[in-house]
Amino acid sequence: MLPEFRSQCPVASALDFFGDRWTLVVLRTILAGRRRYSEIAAIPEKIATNVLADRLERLEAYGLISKAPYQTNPRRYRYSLTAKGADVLPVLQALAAWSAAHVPDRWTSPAWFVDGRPRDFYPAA
Amino acid sequence: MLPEFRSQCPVASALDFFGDRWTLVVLRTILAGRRRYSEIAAIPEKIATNVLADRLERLEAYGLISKAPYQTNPRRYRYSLTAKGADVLPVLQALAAWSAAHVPDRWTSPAWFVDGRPRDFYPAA
DNA sequence: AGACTAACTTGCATTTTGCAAGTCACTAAC
DNA sequence: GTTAGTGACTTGCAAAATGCAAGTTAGTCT
Repeated sequence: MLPEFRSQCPVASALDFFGDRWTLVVLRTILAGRRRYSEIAAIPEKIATNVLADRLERLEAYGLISKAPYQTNPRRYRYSLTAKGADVLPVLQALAAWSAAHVPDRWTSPAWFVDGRPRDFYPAA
Repeated sequence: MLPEFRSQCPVASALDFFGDRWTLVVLRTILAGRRRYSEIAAIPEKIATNVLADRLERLEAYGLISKAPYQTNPRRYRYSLTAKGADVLPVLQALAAWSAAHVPDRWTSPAWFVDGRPRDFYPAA
């Protein structure tokens, strides 16, 4: 499943996936190692739970993350990045670098984030 | 003038500037050399004119673009990138690279875009 | 039985977006 | 010298997305 594309421009098309206030924040959070719904819901940015549920559903539908049950009774899930999702890392790094250069008083990115490569963030297929 | 920040995370903060469907599309368009309102309004993605006017106003308020009159009677404007706006180039390149790798049938990015550096896109200060 | 937790869903108000049309200041054509 | 056109917007209104609080379901813990 794919979004509706406004054009075939690769920049605009990527924004048809990520062009909203929350999708990349959720991806950043999973990349940072939070895998359970409640852990993701607890981010400092205070995402509304209906928005989080919607973004997780869309990210899974688009193939950027996958969801696996980690227990039964009751069934609970763990989210993780696919290769397609981990490949968003350079976008996140570029965003963070821009903020570091142009927005005062931001948190310093950890080395694992700055120097990381997509392959480091998804389990070997 | 700055947006309201949801947190001090550099990724989330960049998205407080760019996290919507249109801001980066407008920036891409100006970077590609379209400088007048009507030229920007004519992009294939069909941006609504109220949204375009709003994004230009915000981008100027945030210091990413500047607006200079290029004629009087009637007064008309030319938009161009500031250093802060041109520094968004790596974000656009990362988005385009992601699409090239993961979305079928996108347009191929021109070499000036793929190999460009921010300094190439704003008039020497 | 009663309290708690994880993972969501529902309802409703506010905000943002999309779409069409209108405005204002000129310029050029008939 | 009315009519048509262009550039840069603004306005009005419907539709979609977001924010906030509360509710639900299926369990576990004491």
